[in-house]
Amino acid sequence: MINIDYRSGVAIYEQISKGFEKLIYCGALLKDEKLPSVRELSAELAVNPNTIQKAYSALEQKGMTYSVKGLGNFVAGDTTDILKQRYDELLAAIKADIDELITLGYGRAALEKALLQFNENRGGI
Amino acid sequence: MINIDYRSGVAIYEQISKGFEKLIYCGALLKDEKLPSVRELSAELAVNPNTIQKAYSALEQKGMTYSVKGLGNFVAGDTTDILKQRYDELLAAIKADIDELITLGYGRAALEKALLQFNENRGGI
Amino acid sequence: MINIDYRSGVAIYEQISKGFEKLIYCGALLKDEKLPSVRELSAELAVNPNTIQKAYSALEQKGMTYSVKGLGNFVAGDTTDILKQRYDELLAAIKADIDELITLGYGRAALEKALLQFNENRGGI
Amino acid sequence: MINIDYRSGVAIYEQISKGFEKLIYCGALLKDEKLPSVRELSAELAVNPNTIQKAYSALEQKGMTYSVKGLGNFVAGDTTDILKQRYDELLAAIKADIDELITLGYGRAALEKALLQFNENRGGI
DNA sequence: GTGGTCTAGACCACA
DNA sequence: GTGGTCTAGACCACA
Repeated sequence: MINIDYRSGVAIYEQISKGFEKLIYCGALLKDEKLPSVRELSAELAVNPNTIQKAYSALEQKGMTYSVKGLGNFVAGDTTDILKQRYDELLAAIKADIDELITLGYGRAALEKALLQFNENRGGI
Repeated sequence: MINIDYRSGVAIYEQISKGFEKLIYCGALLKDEKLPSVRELSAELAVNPNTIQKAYSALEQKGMTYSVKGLGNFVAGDTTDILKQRYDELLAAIKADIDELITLGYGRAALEKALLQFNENRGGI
Repeated sequence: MINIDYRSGVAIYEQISKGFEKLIYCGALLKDEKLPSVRELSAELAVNPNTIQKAYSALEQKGMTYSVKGLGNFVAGDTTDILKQRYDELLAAIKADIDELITLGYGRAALEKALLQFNENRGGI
Repeated sequence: MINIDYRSGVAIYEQISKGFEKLIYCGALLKDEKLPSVRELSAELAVNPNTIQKAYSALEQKGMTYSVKGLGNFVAGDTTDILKQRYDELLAAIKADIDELITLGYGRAALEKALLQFNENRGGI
């Protein structure tokens, strides 16, 4: 479900929380669905329980999950709200990068061409 | 010349090296131009000389500057090469974000409209 | 495990990183094997932790190790790749020396004889 | 006559002394021939006189030149002795590299082939 | 416990 | 003056 790359330099707890974020964004985990328990995931990933706990706290603090004592952690809110929030993040990031490109003298025409190409042909998974 | 935000969570040495990178990208510092000496910048920014040293080492290691003992640190390479490298970084980042947007179901038409708008009206500095 | 010569003029951090490089080259340290912790090695070698840190950073930057916060430093990559790289370095060095010898008028016949002798009878450790 | 590369990381005084060593080795400067005066070379290379002085001191200390107060610096000794010394240095370096290659498991047959090839076809200047 | 960053300050080689 | 290395020791995030 979630892969950890120890060499990436990214903190393990962050790789875990980001991993769940993506699962929620893409609909693999739905509203009120239960996340694996801390112990369970700790065993499965061979990761310190403190680290799992920290990942879950980060998710909760971001409003993507909620926790119920004695029951576990669950996916929060409407997926649509969460999605909208992620859309805004990504668009803002793209805008910032475009601004920098233009500031550095990258041609508008070439940029427009590149952007439309990105939109047409996706190279991703 | 360079502003440090102690609250940002970003390491000081990294803020400094990134700051110089931007000055080089935008042409404010040209090839073979001298950077402030370690002690000079240390005094100006009220930052420990070791931290400046670390920032300069990072720049040198990235190939953006070179150092000559007894003389100082200098901007390396042709600015055009460095710029090209930065263009590629930014375009790759944009592409990755666009890919994720589409994966998350963001409409291609809406995206195209947003992208073109970013390209037309810049909001940045 | 690693010996430091304070009189050699070579920076301590470099002696340490080179020492680990050799241990990795010769297979004494295998892929994903843990290096001693910064504090541990600092105590063992009676060297400041910062200096150990610098040696480890150099190794990581060279791609020979990777670090995980809270866990430690580990040997990276396939040993075979690293070995290949070292072979190339050594062969290039030999080639450069041979070129200089010939430029300086050292006889090809005598050189050939010497080279083959080196290859037959090893004097090293 | 002598080129200085400020980016090489090698100390300037060392580039200068090595430069003269090569000129002496290859016979461009003969026994008792005069080297440029400190001031002269300082002006020509746009290098601090202290640095030239240090380069000349290094040459003298190595026995490759001698200085006469009021007259200047001159090439010392028989070129043959100097050459012989250099031959020995280079051969020792090659031997050390070959030893390491074999220790690291590089095949003797492949090595022999490579060495003979280096001797036959020079790629240098 | 483990790595990463930072300060304060010393000392050295080099120009 | 200029960069490079090192010690001593503190503090933080992470596991």
